[in-house]
Amino acid sequence: MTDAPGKPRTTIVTLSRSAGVSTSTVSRALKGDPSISPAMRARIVALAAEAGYMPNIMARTLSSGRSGLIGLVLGPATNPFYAMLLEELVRQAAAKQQRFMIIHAGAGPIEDSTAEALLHYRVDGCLITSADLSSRAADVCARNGVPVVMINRIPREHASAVSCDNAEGGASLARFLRAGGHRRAGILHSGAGSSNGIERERGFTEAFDKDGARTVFRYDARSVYEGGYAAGEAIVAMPANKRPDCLFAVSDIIGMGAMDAIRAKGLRVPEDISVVGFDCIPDGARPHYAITTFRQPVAAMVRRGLDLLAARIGEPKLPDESVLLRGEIVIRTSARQAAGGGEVAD
Amino acid sequence: MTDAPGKPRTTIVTLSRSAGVSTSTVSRALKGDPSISPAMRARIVALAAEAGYMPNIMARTLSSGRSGLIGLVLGPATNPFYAMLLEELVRQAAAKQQRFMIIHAGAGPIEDSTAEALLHYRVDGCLITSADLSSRAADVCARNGVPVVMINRIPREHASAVSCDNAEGGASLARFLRAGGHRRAGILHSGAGSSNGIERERGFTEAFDKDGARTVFRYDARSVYEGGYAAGEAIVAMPANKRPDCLFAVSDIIGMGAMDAIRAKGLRVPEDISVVGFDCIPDGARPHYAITTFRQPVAAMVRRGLDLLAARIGEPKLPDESVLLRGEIVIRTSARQAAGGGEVAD
DNA sequence: TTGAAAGCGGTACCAA
DNA sequence: TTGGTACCGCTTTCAA
Repeated sequence: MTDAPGKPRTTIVTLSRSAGVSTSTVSRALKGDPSISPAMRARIVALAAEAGYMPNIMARTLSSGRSGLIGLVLGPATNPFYAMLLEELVRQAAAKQQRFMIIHAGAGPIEDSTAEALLHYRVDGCLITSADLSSRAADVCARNGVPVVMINRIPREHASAVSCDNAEGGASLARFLRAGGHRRAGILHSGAGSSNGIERERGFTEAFDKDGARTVFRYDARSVYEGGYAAGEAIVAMPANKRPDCLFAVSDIIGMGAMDAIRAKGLRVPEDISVVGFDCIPDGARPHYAITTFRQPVAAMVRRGLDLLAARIGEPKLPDESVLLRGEIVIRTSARQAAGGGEVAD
Repeated sequence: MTDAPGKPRTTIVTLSRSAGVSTSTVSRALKGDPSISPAMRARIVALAAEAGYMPNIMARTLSSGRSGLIGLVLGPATNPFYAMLLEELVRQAAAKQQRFMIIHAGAGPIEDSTAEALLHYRVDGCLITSADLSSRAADVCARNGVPVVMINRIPREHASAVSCDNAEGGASLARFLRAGGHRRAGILHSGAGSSNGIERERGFTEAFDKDGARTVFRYDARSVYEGGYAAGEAIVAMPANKRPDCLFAVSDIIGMGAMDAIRAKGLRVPEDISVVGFDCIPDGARPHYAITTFRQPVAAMVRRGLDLLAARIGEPKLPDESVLLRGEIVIRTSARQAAGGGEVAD
């Protein structure tokens, strides 16, 4: 209502006075303490609503120790997968009245002073989705007893984690390619620093390399489009009889780069080389790519991650837990499939 | 050092005791108050460092009213432009010891309770980058005297704004197309709700529609790839003699969709139809697209936005200000250019 | 069922 | 130059 510059905010004291009760009573009534009589509660709640009362979280945090703030370390947002994750994270957290303080977004490392902001603001916990295995933020949290949950990462000490079953995803894709008659795989990975990439490749290789089928090429595409593009160029430059007949990109963005390079150099996808990716980012669904991929259950991963974090915040000494969620293969047209296309396992 | 569960955090009281001085002195020393003797300051600073003291922002906020937190409303992160903005924002803010509380990320509207979190957490100010003209967050801020700066948006009442000179960008692109001999423009816009799109189109039209050259087609592509794709299909379906000979997409993402559709239907870009976009997102630089576009000076926009917000926080009654930054045309190969390619104005 | 009062960790004004 | 102290707004015993 009031708009004057010196508008006195409604506080718990204001309320207690206009209700003629103590601040304790107001505090209890507002949080639904059972020891408050229904009549009293109703009266106070009504008053609060009418006055447009909003509790000062800072004050609450100071006395209760709980801020409702969660620190967020986000990987490179320019990879659409992280953008999806971010949107889902913010949406679900808001629904639970939780907010993120964003600590980092991007590929680079985190400044020390940034990681320490986690402590300054007394975040209740921290969510880490960056693929980098090491993390200043994780260290700071560990040293200070701040619960950590990692999404899309294998766990570290002092952290729970939820991710998609990356190895099984890689294996699914491998089985699909083998069923399509492919025998010579190329793997576009993302380096030794990415736990996901490593798992995906492991699962893939275990399922692909048998009965004479094998991996004939590996390339570190650093999880960026340009890396995939360079890999594609390298492959086209190989003698035709040495080239892989299919490519497993550990993330869609890499696979898309490879597809563009292969086509730009005059080879066809999937006729000459099949390409499969991982993540199921929206861009991969475009007709131009239509990349066969493995969908991570992002919404479920976020839900589980938030739950895990909440549990850990409520009961700090719960044992670390790591959960693997099953994803699903998404078949499009970037890879040849067996005639009939029916026998896709999984 | 200590790691025990019951570790007593170092507070200003702890410090004052071990230094044998009052808490006021410690507080002053730590913030560089000139009335503290250098010797005393040095002693206290050393003590603080040794003890690993970190001030509790919540407490500071409670008494000083300043949280160092900035509310952030981000547009759809799945548009790479917003992803770029996010990364730049977080990087620059961290360098100034400012943190973002993320209020929203995505295309949808904001929940009331979410917007009110801004008040609960006593954010010092709010940064809005969503393209939507209306915004619950802006309303809440306006009603409560929270300074607002909009980046990539035209201003509203009670808000400063910084954006790229969208009209001039549109005009640049128009001049470029006209110099390349184009006479019939198609405009892929983003609807009446996007202030940027409107400005870009206005600038474009003013510079393009003269000497018989004119706009022959308009399509609402809603700022998404799919919208651009649909527009492209519609264009290809037109009789050849009615089709535009060039397309101005008010954002790259739209233009990319259009290019894919046009090519998928058998027409060539730029031979049959030229396409230009806006934003200069990384994806547009890929060889497959190589879209001619207009680069927004993102880093400068962010710097200016943060400065503006800081100023407004320090002096709440400063008049609203809106700043326009000049961008630059980025010529690639998605549009035919004049023979020689030299006379590109601007 | 309700109230009084002691913090939570700083800041800043007033004295000394 | 330093200390004393009253808050900031809310939570939470402890009593009544």
